[in-house]
Amino acid sequence: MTATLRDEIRQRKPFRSIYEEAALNIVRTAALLSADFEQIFKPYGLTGTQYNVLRILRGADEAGLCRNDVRDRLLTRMPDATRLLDRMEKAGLLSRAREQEDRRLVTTRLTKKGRQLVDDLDPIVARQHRERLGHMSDKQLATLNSLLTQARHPE
Amino acid sequence: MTATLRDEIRQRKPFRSIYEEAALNIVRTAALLSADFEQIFKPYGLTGTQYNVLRILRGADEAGLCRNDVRDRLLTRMPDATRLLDRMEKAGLLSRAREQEDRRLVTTRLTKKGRQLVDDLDPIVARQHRERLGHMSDKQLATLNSLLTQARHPE
DNA sequence: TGACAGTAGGTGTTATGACACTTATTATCC
DNA sequence: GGATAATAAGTGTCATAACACCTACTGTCA
Repeated sequence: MTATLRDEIRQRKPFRSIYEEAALNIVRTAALLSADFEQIFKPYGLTGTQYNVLRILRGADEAGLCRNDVRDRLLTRMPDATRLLDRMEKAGLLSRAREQEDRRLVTTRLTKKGRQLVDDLDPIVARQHRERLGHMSDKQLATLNSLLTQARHPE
Repeated sequence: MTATLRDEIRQRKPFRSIYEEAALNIVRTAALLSADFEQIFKPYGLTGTQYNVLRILRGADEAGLCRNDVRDRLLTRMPDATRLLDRMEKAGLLSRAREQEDRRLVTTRLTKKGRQLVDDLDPIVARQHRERLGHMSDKQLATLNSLLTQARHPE
């Protein structure tokens, strides 16, 4: 057995390219952050996606949003937005109403309970963000944000 | 209605802090990268997680790994590693064997077919990484990697 | 004005993930 | 050396996600 092969077995070569290293780094970091937030939301019976829906609908306020608008604003692809909203409606967090002008549309709005919940979560979420990333300087975070934005927009 | 409130409704304030901006940026970028790879793996009947298992087991080579070791090396938390491996075993990608010395352990190894598949995917995966992040310089990617690593390790 | 495409929403079914619990085997400690 | 804890794996069950398909409504244009 050659030394090279032995090394290959003992410690698997972690990255093949700096691109791959970056991609894995991004995904791993996101997984860590997401897992933290899932834990935070669990006591409130929310998943991370559901919390995002609350945030999105709060942003739309009284005007509300139709299903596809909610879906398209989510961070992750969500092909089954209907039943996601079904569950949240059942939990009393949002209401849905068929539009009269265009009867294809169903507008979704936060209920008072939903609004209250997302408001209540604000300080908890903010604290978690600070705890997770507060050890980094503003300059570092700005650089990180700039690089990530660039990563998402190849031109 | 005050101007502030109107703005609030029209365009939801995207970030409350630079921490939050960074966190959302990371998660959003990861979602984009992951979705791309899911698409790449789909024609091969693989999910992203399954591909990661293939990579992990290739790294372990003949020695193989027990279930918990595989699980702990995955990028995302995976509480149901047994059935994940079940499916891959059924697909002929890996084999499992109860150890004789410690009969609690079941060692998992790639089959020839599994090894072949992950090897075949190497150039495709590498190309995808280049296409996604090739517009960024080595220096930028190195900075990004450094910042992400730092983000994951608060001290 | 009536066929037809396009759009919004929803449903049925299967696969996967999450969570609590169980079994089998080994290590520990009196 | 035997009770007990610890470790590894697996199972039962329910919730969620993914995918293809269906229905209702609107706009367009011959």
